Amino acid sequence: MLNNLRGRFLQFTRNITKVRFATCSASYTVSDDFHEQSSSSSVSPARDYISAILSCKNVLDIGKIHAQVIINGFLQELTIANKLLYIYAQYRAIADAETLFEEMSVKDSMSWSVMVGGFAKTGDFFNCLRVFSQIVRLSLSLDNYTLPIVIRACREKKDVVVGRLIHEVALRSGMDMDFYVCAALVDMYAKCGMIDDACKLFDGMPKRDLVTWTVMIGAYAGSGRPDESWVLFERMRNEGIVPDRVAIVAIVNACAKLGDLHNAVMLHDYIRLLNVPFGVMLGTALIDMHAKCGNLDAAREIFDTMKERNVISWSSMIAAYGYHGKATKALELFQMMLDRRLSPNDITFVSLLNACSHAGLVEEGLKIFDSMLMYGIRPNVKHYTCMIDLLGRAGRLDEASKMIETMSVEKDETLWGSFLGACRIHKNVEMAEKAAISLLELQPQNPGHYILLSNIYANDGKWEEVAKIRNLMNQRGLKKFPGYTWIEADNTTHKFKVGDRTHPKSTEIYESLKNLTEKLEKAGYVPDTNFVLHDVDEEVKVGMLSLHSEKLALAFGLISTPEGCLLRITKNLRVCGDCHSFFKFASLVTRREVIVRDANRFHCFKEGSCSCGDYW
DNA sequence: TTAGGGTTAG
Repeated sequence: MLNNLRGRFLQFTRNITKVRFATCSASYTVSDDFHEQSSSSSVSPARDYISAILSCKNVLDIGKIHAQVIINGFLQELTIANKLLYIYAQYRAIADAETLFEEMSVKDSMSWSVMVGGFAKTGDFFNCLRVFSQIVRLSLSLDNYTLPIVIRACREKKDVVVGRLIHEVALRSGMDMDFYVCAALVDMYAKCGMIDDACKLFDGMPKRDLVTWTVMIGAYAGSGRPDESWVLFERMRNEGIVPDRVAIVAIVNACAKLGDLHNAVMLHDYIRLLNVPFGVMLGTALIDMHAKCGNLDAAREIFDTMKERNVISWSSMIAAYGYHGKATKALELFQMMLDRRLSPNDITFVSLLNACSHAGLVEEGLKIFDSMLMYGIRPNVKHYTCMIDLLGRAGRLDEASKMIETMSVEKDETLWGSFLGACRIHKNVEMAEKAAISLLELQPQNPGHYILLSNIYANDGKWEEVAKIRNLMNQRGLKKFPGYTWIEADNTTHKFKVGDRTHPKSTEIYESLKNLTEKLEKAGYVPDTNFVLHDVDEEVKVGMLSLHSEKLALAFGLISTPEGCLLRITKNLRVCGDCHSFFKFASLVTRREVIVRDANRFHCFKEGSCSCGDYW
């Protein structure tokens, strides 16, 4: 391996008789007659070499000492050679370290460990794991410095298979309960999405620090279990650990995913109490949290008061306007961003296109899409998906279909899903079938796609086809995602599923729903049975609709809160069309404002209409 | 000789 070290070494050895180390660099003092001096005084030369190595200021300095070590025959002195290896690794001169490693005829586990760390430092995780596997093969001793490094390498490569093998090695060497090893394992499992493995280890740890708590809080939020993040955050505080800014960002993010305004307000008060300064990240996380919990004004207030903002802060605020149906505001903000000479990124455009889509601003969306290259952003599948959604919802199915045919980017299931959704809205069975075939090929295990297609057939009265889909789902062992609705009342969250009778106030809820429905029908509400996917009598269909979880939550909200009080409701799926109409009438008849967050966006029902303009 | 955790869309 003739690398630059060799070059430096040869050049140096040519001059070695002429130049003394001390004159080469002011920072170290080992001279070429150092060996003679030290042997005559019978003091170990290791300490002097090591202090010389540690005082190196650059790789050239290290190379010179390296040459000196070779010339004076000290390369087999492990403490010296290992220190040289270590300093090369510190300076990320991994090729030089490798050369030295090959030159060493005597190596110990430290030499190997340093190489593992060196490769990890330069981001070469492949070689990092390769060297580690040799350590295991040679049965060299393992320590709590090397294991966390290789565990982190697995995290970076998202390789949980190798990660598990290393966990096994740690177990066998009795290192699995070491604090550093265990913390690294928790992090690795968490980042690889193996939340239950992470949790099991985390619970078994003899002690936990703030970083490990933060990893777990973030991991729960990232795997769709933000409620558990909240529980963990409370547990952490009960153990007397005070969160820092990073931990706060993690819980704010979890709270945004939870969508619960009560929690959001409580958390924000707590942050004020801690007096944590808002950096860009925390400020942005707070914008996102307030917006996703339905308080757009609070989000904008934070945005306006932030001393420093980055492209993510702007994109978050633009996105917030988008899913609240305020596309004009989103576009205004985008213009402000451009005026301040800030460069948008690919996500800014996804947010903008989405905003247009939610508001039906087709022409504006097309213009933005066409302008992307001007900002150096090449449209990816996400941007195309927004466009399919935008054109499809607006009924321009032919244009959407043409765009799908001509696009050069690889199509994914979300793109086909958007197209299928548009076909459903505009009742185009033929195009829907085409989309469904592609979709079911890409994602045969997602029950949502089958339901959507079955919905389209049901709408068209094709009950035989509906039955076929149902059979196919049964054959493949797929079940519909259960729909749930949550509502806050008395500082508690109440959860309902379709036809739920488990709530303690169930009788009153059904009574309230019955009275409400009667009032709404007098006001003109007619149940839309197109949203029932079963081939049953109209009367039965009406009965099925009346039990939807969002209606139960609304009925409960009305009897549990004072008159005129705003209701906040969250649904895990998209709100059904019939419920949407029901809520509009309810907002008029009961004179209540109802904010519903569904899987797609916010709907603010007020005085008989919805902020989405029936466009969702 | 110990490191590591956090923000935007879909």
